Amino acid sequence: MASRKGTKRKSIKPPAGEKEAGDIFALIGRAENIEQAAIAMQAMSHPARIKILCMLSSGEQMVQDLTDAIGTSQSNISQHLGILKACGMISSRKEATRTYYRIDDPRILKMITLTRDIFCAV
Amino acid sequence: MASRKGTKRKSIKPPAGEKEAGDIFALIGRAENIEQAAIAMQAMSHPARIKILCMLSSGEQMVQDLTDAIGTSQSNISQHLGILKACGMISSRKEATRTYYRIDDPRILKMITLTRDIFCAV
DNA sequence: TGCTTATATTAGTAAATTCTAATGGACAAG
DNA sequence: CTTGTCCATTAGAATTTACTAATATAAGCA
Repeated sequence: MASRKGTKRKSIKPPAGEKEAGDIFALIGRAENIEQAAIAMQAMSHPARIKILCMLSSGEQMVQDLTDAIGTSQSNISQHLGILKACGMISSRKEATRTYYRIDDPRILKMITLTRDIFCAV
Repeated sequence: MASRKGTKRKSIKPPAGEKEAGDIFALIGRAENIEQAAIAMQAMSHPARIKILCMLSSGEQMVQDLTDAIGTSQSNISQHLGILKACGMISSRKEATRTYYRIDDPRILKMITLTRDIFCAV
């Protein structure tokens, strides 16, 4: 039986809620912070999701525009959006048949900006 | 057959090398940049690896110290270190039976710092 | 040589991720 | 009411991840 132990890995979708105690935590904060960071990182760890976040960083977008720009199936984009939303990185608003997604946490925006700064050799 | 297509997902270990073309790329850069960012994010998407990077951000550390501080098996830590190394996020130096790991890319250091800033509400 | 310490590697399994394909639901246009 | 558009959900399969346990390697020491 190879079930998770110790630093338990969590699914990207479900919320959170856990404890730990140690010493390294002085470096980054509480275990909860580390978990949070890991979840956010994982949410950003897929090219399609990075693209989505980049597009949303310049404002609200509807699903179809994201789908067209990113170039995968609508179903797939919808699933990626679901993951980002479940992690609390984006939120949405419906208007008739359209759904508009956006980033409203400034921390996420900052994260995207930095990622861009770091990986695109400004 | 459900093989990867479109935005192809890459294993965390192997290097890189791919092409794409689009419009969103103006936002973050070339497809290669996005791939790179995704790989880095994924490397940072595990609590144990975040802890490792945090510890290394204050200087060189040997495996055992990391193992003790993080609290999982030596084998497990070694595997996590292998992942980080394969992604080029850390490098190592041997001294007798010890192996010292370090971060030498300032971009990674910046990434860690920002992660700390963002998720630990400075 | 034999033992211990420090680290790496391998094998095997459970679980998570990510895709495609198919379908469902809601709304608008005709 | 039928059709088309836009989006979400489900199911299923291939792949990847991440752990534990066991073993390998290598250096230092008695």
